[in-house]
Amino acid sequence: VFRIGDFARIARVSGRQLRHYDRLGLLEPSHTDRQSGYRYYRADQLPRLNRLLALKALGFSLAQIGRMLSEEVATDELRGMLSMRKAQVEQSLAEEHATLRQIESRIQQIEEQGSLRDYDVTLKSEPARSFLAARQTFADMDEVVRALRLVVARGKSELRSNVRQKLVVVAHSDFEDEALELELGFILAKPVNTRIDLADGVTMMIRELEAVDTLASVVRAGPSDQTHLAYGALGIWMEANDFQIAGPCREVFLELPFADPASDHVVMEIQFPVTKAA
Amino acid sequence: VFRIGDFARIARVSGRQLRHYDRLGLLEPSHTDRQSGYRYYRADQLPRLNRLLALKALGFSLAQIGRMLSEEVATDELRGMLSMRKAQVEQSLAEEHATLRQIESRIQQIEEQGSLRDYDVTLKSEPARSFLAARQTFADMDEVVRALRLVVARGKSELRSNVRQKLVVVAHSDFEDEALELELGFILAKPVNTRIDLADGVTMMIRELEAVDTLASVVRAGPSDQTHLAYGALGIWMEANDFQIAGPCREVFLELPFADPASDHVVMEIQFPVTKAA
DNA sequence: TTGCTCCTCACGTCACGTGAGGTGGC
DNA sequence: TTGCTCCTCACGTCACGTGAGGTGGC
Repeated sequence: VFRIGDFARIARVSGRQLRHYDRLGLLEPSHTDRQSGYRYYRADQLPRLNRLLALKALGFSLAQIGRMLSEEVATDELRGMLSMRKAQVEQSLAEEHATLRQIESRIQQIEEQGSLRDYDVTLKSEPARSFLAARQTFADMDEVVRALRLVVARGKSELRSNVRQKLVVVAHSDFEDEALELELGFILAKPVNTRIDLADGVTMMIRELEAVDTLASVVRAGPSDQTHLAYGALGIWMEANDFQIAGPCREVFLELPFADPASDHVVMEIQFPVTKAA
Repeated sequence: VFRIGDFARIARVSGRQLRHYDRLGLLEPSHTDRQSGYRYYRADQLPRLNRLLALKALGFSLAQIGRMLSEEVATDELRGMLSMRKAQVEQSLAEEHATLRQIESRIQQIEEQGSLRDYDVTLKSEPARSFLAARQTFADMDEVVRALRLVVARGKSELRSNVRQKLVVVAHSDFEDEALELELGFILAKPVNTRIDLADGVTMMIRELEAVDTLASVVRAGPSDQTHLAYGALGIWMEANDFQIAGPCREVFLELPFADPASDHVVMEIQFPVTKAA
């Protein structure tokens, strides 16, 4: 028989660990002295301890190990627990792989630009929304800005502020196209029957803005004419992390623009639906 | 400005998280109401929050992120932190890979044998030891057992029990060799000047038993004639986990054998120095 | 005024590490 | 008898989740 210290040294664990396993009932000493409380272990308890340590090294929790060590576990249950754990490890392996690539691209960013002063891309998902909007084709950015001002003005006057949530621009044309086909409108807290006639017979009507599972998002605050920098950062990020564009891009204005006529400061979130490239 | 709930929804974090980041000073609300304690955030705080979340996704602790977000970090420090984190992820990636393979081999074990009732291999290291032993060549196992009995008897009579620690057999011949070349002796708590003459002019002398960095170990308790089962388990484990034998095998007796003449029960640890195969 | 949102404690998580303060064993 | 080993609390770790109990805001 060994006292706890010797037993611990043989198995290369701490005494504290052995006391912990004792308290959890995972490995009780073969005998505990009533008076002194000293724990005594026998050498033939090492196989059980080693099984415990082996399962721990596989990443099982002590509670799970408790079940796996007990007499009454069926083979099927054991196999099930191992398979589940296998799936978890495979999952986390894939995630760590992606993390590694992101770290590498950050390091590269620093090498090239001397800092992290760039945009930070996050992945999120969006539920479906009620969307009151009009789809139009524009020849240039000036036209877009004029239309946007009109939408904002009409939205303010015709939608109650608890219904009107966020100004959104959905891009239905690629960036290579000559003409811009955009949808301008408001996300609403709840569907309403309102329609809003803009000039030229263009009408904002309600529709469902689709839910998106995975979208890459960047938030930027600053002058509106530097939006392209954020798009650039998104493009680099997607390439570095093997994502592909999977739907029309959205610009969500987190603050209503044009509030201060003297500045063109905007706070917007640029969202690209994406999928993992094969 | 947003109240905490709206700000949290936009960034897809919990309010609790925002309060936590506030308390840690990582992201303070742009304004906190003195009377009600309500926190108010501005949209242009989102870039900072998103950087925080991006760094968190890379696996940095909040304390590290605190430094990385602060104004006074030099580019070099940032690069250093990223490189360190990269090394950590690479390390854990390799470990998870090994874990995955071990889980797979356990599942296979269950498929083939219907249970885990086998030996559990653990990796450990051994420091150098004082070793009082004699090296001999044997023709068969009966000879070995006779010599071992002699070593045990002499050890008991000539070594004080606080000096004598464990009976060890070191195998200097391969298993394919006809003759067995073994070293039988005791690990000692401290070097002593003792020599012990066994029969036939064979003498136990003190030497240093080398330290081993990585050894694969199995403990078994049971009749001595079933030791080969443990060796089999070790062989399978080494193959499944890409380890190679890197030195002479040791059998460490955790209890002195031959204590009860009516049984041949032994508790021993079988240790193979190993290295990772290329 | 009624919900809704927000507030501040404070416990729980997981597997121990790390003292503090005290006692048994050779 | 003196160290050495062991004992039992009990706090700390890390990033929050999850109530409890109470109050401000539209």
